[in-house]
Amino acid sequence: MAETKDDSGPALPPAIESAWGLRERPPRGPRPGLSVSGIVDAAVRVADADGLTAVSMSRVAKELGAATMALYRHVGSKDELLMLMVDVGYGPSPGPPPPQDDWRAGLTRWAWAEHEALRQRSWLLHVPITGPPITPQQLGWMEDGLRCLDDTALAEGEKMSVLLLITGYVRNEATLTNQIAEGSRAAGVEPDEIMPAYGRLVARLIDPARFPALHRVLSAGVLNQDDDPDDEFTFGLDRILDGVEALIRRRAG
Amino acid sequence: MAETKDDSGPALPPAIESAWGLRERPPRGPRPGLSVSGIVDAAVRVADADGLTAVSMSRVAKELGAATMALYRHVGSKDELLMLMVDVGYGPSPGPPPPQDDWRAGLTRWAWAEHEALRQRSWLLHVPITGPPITPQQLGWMEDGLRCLDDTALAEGEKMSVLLLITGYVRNEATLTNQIAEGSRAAGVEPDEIMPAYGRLVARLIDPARFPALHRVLSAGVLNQDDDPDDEFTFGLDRILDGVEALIRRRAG
DNA sequence: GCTGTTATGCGTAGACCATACGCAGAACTA
DNA sequence: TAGTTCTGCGTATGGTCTACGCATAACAGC
Repeated sequence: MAETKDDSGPALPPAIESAWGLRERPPRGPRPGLSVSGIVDAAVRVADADGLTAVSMSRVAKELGAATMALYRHVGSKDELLMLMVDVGYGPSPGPPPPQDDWRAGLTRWAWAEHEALRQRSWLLHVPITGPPITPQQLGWMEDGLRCLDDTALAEGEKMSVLLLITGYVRNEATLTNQIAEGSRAAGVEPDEIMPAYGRLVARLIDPARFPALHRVLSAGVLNQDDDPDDEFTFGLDRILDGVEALIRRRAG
Repeated sequence: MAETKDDSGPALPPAIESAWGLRERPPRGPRPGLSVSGIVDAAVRVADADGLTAVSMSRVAKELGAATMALYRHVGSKDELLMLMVDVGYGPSPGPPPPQDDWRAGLTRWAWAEHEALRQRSWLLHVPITGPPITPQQLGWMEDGLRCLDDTALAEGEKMSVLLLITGYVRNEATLTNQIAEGSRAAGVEPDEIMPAYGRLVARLIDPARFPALHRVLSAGVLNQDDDPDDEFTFGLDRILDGVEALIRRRAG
């Protein structure tokens, strides 16, 4: 039963508990100069400035004017710090859907909100995900997404599956877009030149007889035209929502 | 134009060229005791046995009875080795669709083939992707996927978008499934107990007044029933294909 | 005010990691 | 046989995370 709140659940790391506001400072001992949220904010500042690879324990400590090992009093491991970074990195959830929105408008808004969060903080895409979300804001996002489906006839499990489908799509699309941006920066090429260059490379490598369909795509100049990345995002999202719509219609009828 | 094969394209790393069979051994110098494919195979053996984190240059060298730095004569960097590992890790593409299959049956088969490859080699999910595919077998997978859409009225660019949509979905779904498996192994819990445990944890954390929709999902016991992961995979795939079908119908009509 | 308890900050050190650089020797060409 | 070129690898550098233990600061009870 979900109602029974027993204290003896799976162990939650202390740093995560403090993110939920469940931890009060013990009366004994020196006043902490560092705090979990201060450490996480510093780590986010480093990631914003120099990317996720720059986030090392020593670098974060330097940002705070503290010693490397001081951080380990507050976070159990680097992975724990990363999990908390993701929580504040996504920022607050977009809020429940406006009452006049139907499920489709609501989920579209929700997907675009995540899209925007990932665009602003592309390092979020590089954090290896180790498990289902357990931090406050992450669950807030999930809540807001579920609410969009409140008025549909989907089963609860189906609502969750639909959300996973969409959030997975948003994440994947953002990853691909980001790879192009990072690739062009690494190669020192203009961003709108990298896909054409990729197309030329593949055209040079493949034998048209063995790769006819791929050759046809390249010949059509698919990779040459630099269309708006937002159009690509909208395309996939609409396909998925079309599929969801078919299901909702079936369940309603 | 995709037809023009000019030699002066973007620089391809030597190890990738040898994967395409474009490199012959220079006549001078001692006979190489190591080869690119031998190194990649050894790295794949290590990853199969002990996971991707165990793949270090020294570990791979030990596997071959060679010195660490010997590898760098054949691969330019660890990232390059990883890219080649992915190429052989996926294995050969599933082949063109049987003639009697329509596009939907073909893409379903294609998606399941990738699903199966990722299930057998879950370390593939942990390799950070740095760019679009340029290795032989990767492009073979793309070719086979494109062929499934040969008989549809989709534009070439739309075919590619559909493929990216599906492969992204397969990857995402495999990642989630794999997280459960790895999480349960790390926590020493039975795999079918980890989602219920997660459900109890979230139920303990959230306030039903602030998270009503999420609370409803938990109360419905969505996380308690351990349904077949394949059903979850089929659910999302069918939603996406339903959406693609709607588009194909529109283009055909 | 004094003492004991407890939590904090942090210094040291260990075990890894990728990889830049340069040298010894092998195998070919002329 | 001399010269060239490529392979293998030893050394060394600078980075990573983090286990462990010590000094110190702040409170609780007397």
